[in-house]
This record gives sequence, structure tokens and C-alpha cells, in this order.
Amino acid sequence: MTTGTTSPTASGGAPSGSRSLAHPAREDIRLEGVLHALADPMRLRIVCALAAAEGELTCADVELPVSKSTCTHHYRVLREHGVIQQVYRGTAKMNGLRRADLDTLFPGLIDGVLRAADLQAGRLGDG
Amino acid sequence: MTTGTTSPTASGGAPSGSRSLAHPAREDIRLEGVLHALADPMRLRIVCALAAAEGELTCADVELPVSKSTCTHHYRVLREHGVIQQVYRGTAKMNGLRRADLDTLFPGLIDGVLRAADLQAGRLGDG
DNA sequence: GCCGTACTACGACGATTATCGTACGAACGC
DNA sequence: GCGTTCGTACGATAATCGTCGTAGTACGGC
Repeated sequence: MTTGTTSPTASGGAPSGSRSLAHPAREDIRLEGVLHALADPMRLRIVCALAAAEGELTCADVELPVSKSTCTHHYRVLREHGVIQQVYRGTAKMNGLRRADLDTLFPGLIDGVLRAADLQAGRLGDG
Repeated sequence: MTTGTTSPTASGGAPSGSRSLAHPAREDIRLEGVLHALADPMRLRIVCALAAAEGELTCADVELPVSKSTCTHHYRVLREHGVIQQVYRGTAKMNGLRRADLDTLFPGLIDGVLRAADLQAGRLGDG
């Protein structure tokens, strides 16, 4: 999805995505890293929101009770551990879950975590 | 919390093995806590060993490349986050996975993590 | 009663982390 | 061009964590 058709409006020309971000290859994603990334409440919220959106969200789309710097930090942790992918798009940065990679490496893991988060949310505060 | 050290030979009530350890109630187990507990390589190893044993193991049964103090620390983290239960039995302390509680709260989560750990072990070390 | 085994408590230490504020850069619209 | 919006980089800071060693406690066997 991200590759293929480059610029949507195509007026920019050559390297429209000049700002690029380093992502770990699928083989480099480690279970402990993923678990660590998911173990933080803020990051778990981000991941849940991304999963619920089933698409890309900007960093600002997920409301978090922390400063913008901290926000950037959490997104970076998620990206560097292979949980999400990030692509610049204009002034915004789109975030998406790396479901395909994660499901291939650890089938059922993300589903289990998302389901667990959902159950816990219902159990704790959502009544 | 500063209790203990009292009534080692108290009659009645508690059984003679009265050294008891505080475990969180099932309702108090939090997903972030479980994920955090599982995110450490040593602790993940312990949990995998416990799951493979399908029973109780002493702390010393799981060989870890760390000192005994560190070992105790990791077991305590696992217990305090509701991942394992610990019971004194003579001089030994038996450790067991809290599968029933975890599966009730977060169905599929532990299975997913264990399977992921297994897959990753095969992918990395086995060739 | 004494000793060995199994685990713990405590203090220490370095490394990592989560958080913030401020200053900066990159793209868009005017 | 200029300003706005969105995100980043860089320090700074306090908290947490993983690790260790040493000293200590509980239990069982002799």
C-alpha cells in the first residue's frame, strides 16, 4: 500500500517523500521488544487506536495526556520495535500498525493483546 | 506491608508453612503489568519454562545466567504482576503459571506469547 | 543443636526510560 | 515572501529497572 503509487497529487515530483524513517526489517523484530513497546499505557492506547482505525492516523489523531515531545517519543519506540510504520505525508506523519509482519512472526499475538486490552477496558472503566 | 517476621510458630490459623506471599487478586491483574513482566528476556524464559513444565518448579530449576538475587527479583516481578504464583514448600519455593486467571482475563494472550516465544526461538537459534 | 540448602532483604550502581520545555525544520495556504 | 500547523531534536530531570554482593532468615537433615 505504501509503495507503488507515489505522490497522490504528484505535483511535488521527484523525492516527494524526502523525509524517510528507519524501520526494522521483519526479521529483526524481536518478541521482547514488541512486548516492551506494548507494555506502556500510552503506547498501548496508540496501538489500540491504530487497530480500531484499521488505517493510518496522524500522531495528533490519538489523544494522549502527554506533551507533544513525549508523544513523538512513544511513536518512535513503537516504530523502532517494529510495531508500527510511519510515513510522512505533507506536514503530517501517518502511522499504521504492521499487522502483516507481526501476524507472520507471532500469529495471534497482536490479536490477543488487542482483545485483552478491549476486555480490560470494558472491565475497568467503560461500564 | 512491613508485617511478617511475626508468629512463626503461631498455633492454628495458618498452616505450619506460614510463610506466605502476597499475590494480586485476579481482578487486580493489569494487562500492562503482565506485558511488562513478560517483556524481559529472563522473565520470558522463566515463563516459558513454567509453561513447558506444566507444573511447579523451584526457582533453581530454571537456569538463568544471572545471580540469585536477580533471580529472586525476576520471580517477584512475575508474581507481583499476577503472572505466576509462588508457594513455600519446605526450603524450596514452588512456582507455577497462573494460567487459569490469565486465560480468564485475557483469553489467548498467554498462548499467543508462548507460541511467539517458541516461534522466535526456532527462528533464531534452531536454524 | 548445628550445618547445609534455598531463598530473601537491603543497599548500591549504572543504564534505561518517561516526561517536559524550548528551539528548530518541513510542508502547506495565503 | 510569511505565518500556521505538524512533527523533531536536544538537553534536563526524576523515576524505574536490571544487576550485583553481602548478610540474613526459614526449613530440613544429621
